[in-house]
Amino acid sequence: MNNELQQIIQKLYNITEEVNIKKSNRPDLCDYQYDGAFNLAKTLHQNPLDIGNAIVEECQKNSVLTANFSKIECVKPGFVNFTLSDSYLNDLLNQMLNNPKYNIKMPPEETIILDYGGANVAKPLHVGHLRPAIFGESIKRLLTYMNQKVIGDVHLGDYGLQIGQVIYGLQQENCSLENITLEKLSRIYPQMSALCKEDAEIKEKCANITKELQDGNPEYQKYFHQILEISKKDIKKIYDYLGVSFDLWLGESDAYKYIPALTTDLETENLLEESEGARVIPVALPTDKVEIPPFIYQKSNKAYLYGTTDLATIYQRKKDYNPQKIIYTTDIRQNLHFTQLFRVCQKYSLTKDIDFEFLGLGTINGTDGKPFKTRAGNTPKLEEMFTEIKEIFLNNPEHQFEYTPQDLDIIVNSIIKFADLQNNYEKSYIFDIDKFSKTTGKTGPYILYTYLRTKKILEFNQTPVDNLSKTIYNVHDRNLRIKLLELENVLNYAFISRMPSVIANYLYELCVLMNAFYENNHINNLEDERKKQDWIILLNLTTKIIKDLLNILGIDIPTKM
RNA sequence: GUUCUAGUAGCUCAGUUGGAUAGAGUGUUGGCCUCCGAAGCCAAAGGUCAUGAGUUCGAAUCUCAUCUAGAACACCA
Repeated sequence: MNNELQQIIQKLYNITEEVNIKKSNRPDLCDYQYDGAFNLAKTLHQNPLDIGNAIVEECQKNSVLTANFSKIECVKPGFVNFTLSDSYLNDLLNQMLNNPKYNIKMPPEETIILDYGGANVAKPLHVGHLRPAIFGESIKRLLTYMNQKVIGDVHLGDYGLQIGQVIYGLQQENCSLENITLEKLSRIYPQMSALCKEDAEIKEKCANITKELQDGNPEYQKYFHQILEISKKDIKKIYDYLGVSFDLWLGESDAYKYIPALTTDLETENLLEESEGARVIPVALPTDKVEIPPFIYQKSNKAYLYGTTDLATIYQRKKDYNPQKIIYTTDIRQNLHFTQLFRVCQKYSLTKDIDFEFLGLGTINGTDGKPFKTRAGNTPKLEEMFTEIKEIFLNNPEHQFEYTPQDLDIIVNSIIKFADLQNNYEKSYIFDIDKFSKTTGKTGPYILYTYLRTKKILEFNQTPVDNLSKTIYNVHDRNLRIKLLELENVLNYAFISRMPSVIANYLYELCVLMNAFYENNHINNLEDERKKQDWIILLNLTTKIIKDLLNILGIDIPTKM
């Protein structure tokens, strides 16, 4: 319909204006609205109402438009309003029904490496790791659904200063290789990290251990591999629970073998400079409002850093996968690091044509608005959080079923993920365990509940192979059908803006309308066979869409809710 | 200090990039289970979109200033 309108405007005013008909925010008046008459009024120095009326008049002559819309009118200041005809609405739904992926036009395929998760070795996963995991997984599923070839890499932080710190801590306790345990690691890590902030001498020792490890010191290597083994197992367990999976389990340490070749490249391209004993790559631009410090490639003690391994990782990815895009999602506080990194890549011939994106996540705060801590003052571990939510759920006297452990885990996942993903990712949000345990209102369980009670109707009735007829039976019926038509726009917008929250919010609105339909329209005892069939087809489509969208959010469906 | 980001109902948040009467959840008040699942549905109340100017037919959305909060700012990740 954009095309038809564009032609009409061109014919009327000889102006090739880009026409964009939007979903109406006044559903009492129409389904779609065009507000371009105001802009035309300005350029043409005419009354927008006159322009709107002229457009409507021309629309009435167009056989396609009059067939598709039961009402086209111009109102008050100059809005052009369109109301879908029942038959066209159902045509569109039938197209969704009969084509793969609801007949949505997909963007062209690209190979994308998605760098998410970002867990640090030797440190148990805590709430801070929740968003990168859940959000990253959802982005992966969204991009995959939208026809992209996505390679997910956990990219463990496994070779930085923290490893030196932990090794130092283990040495101080005379801990032998075989006595290293997860508990020990999770105790030593925060201890050492605090100690290094106070004591410059110890910090230096840790830095040197890190350096020697990177240089291949066999003793430290042994410790490193043991720590990595133990830690990875634990990290995997948590990611498994969350249904977060990766195609690649690489980390900083895997990038080290590419550093020599990378260094040679950077040297021949004359990118490296000496500065205060370190080797750096300047990335400041004259247009910068604030000075961007140079990218540090190698420290003055010759050790390498996060940035170096990131760059070496890009080198490796380019050689192995040749991706069009690399997307990173981490805490938003790493913003500067990534602008530096991306600027380096723009200067470096090998990586110049890769398209980089950084999706910075807001921090999770406590109810006091400060970074989240437990009552004891610790950052809570994810595992503890899962059991707490599970307990709160089981202690709810209103729940009506016995749950299998599998169903319980699915429900806990739905609670956490829906609570997280409905937020705008770049904004910080307040983490409140009570809110995160909610099962009423705008929550994961609400969606699951809606799905299951609808699905129950379909169990009683055989699915017709037929298409929808031309009839719409009442307002609840129509509201639901109109909502289903939004799907394409929703998926596209979520894809382009990398926002699973768009999907979560749509999913909720869809379920609200589904529940209204449910309460007002009873199917099982219906005598009108055609009506019954239509509604079963409609509910089939609706539940299928709910299921697909839940899957994009990483939420499974339990047998009961 | 500089630069970003934010400030929307008591609380927690949406608001598809400038459109018509600013929306949800939660909390409060009232109504709905002889009918497919009441973790549901329906209704009421709740707002100077931080403040003040400006841009224009039209601003929560764009500009500027002020206030408040948070983040980043060279060898951490």
